[in-house]
Amino acid sequence: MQPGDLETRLVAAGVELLAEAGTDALSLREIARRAGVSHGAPRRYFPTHQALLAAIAREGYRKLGTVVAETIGESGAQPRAALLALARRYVDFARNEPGMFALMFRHDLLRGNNIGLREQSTPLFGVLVKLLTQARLAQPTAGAAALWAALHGIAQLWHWGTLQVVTGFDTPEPLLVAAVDAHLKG
Amino acid sequence: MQPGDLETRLVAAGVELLAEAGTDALSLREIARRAGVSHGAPRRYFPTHQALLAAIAREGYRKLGTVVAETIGESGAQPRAALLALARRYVDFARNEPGMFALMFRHDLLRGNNIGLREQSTPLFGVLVKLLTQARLAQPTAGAAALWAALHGIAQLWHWGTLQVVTGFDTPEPLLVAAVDAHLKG
DNA sequence: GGCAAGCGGTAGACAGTGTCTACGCGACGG
DNA sequence: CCGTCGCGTAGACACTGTCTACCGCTTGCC
Repeated sequence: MQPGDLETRLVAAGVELLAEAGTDALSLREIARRAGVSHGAPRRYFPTHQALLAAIAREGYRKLGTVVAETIGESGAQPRAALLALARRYVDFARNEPGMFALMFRHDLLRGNNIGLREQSTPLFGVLVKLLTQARLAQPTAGAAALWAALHGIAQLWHWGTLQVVTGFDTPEPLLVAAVDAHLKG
Repeated sequence: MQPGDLETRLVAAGVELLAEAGTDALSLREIARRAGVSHGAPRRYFPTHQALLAAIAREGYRKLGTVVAETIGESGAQPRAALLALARRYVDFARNEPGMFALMFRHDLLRGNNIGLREQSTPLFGVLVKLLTQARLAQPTAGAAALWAALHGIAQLWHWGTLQVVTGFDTPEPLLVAAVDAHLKG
């Protein structure tokens, strides 16, 4: 048996498989095969297939969280520049890890609190609120939520190709600028 | 055999089933059972399960299109009022038909052009562009795309409960106002 | 009128899935 | 030495999507 307990090995195998073959390939049995165990083994650690998927998605939230933290660290205190950098990273994440991005926002995983959604997303949201407060926004909470939703919507619709189709643009940059500037002027 | 050819009956059965039991229940065989035919019958009209799902999703786009058209008809020529009405309808659609909303934006259905995405979404987008042009926006195309993405993001994240968790709000209204006003001032 | 052809649906097979259950092996404590 | 128990195996079950062979019924044609 290889190093590491099976629980973490299963999640790691899932992340690998997700990156290589996409969401559809993430069957319970295939993950188990990747980890070198029988199809019944995951049940010891994850009561259901969805629970395993949720654990894999949680890994994505962790990664996105560190990306955000890095971005905030790199970019200066200028709210606009920081927000734009953040927006680009968000869209890049969706593009570079499409499978993970799709998995992270599957509604059926979010119901119940399979993922510690509150724990995972609150700090990210806090960063936005802080930046908008620095920009002296009247209602930073509503603004931050709206901006987050806007960035998420751009990432998702761009990822699907919808926005390319309707706008004819070949980069999401103008949309990011429009979204950030719009919310900063609110 | 009941009225209507099997193709439309299958789609109708799918829409029903989707509303009653959600996305997961939309198996090929269950839809066929609902329509009163054997599991092999759908194959005559839809080469694959995904094709049938895409046809069902297309029905959702049609419905959303008519809702948008109605909203524009009802509300006056005031861009802000019209946009807010539109935003509320969009979020309401996501809340009232969660299964359909989830199906419509499943990325695996969007790849390839299973759904006539361009045909379905371009008119909706055109409405937004027109309203923003009326509001004398500098770059109506980018603004309309960003606003659409924002509304979609709010509808989706609200639907999942994410925004309730981080903001503590119990209605998406402040977010809609923030999004619309922000993009109007751009 | 008889008959071939083909449309539209049935039925069974096949590999694969998630979940459940019974079993087994190996280490560890008494 | 033996029981216990954690951890993984292996098989069964119902169900899925796809493929293929079949079959009845209508339709067109000579």
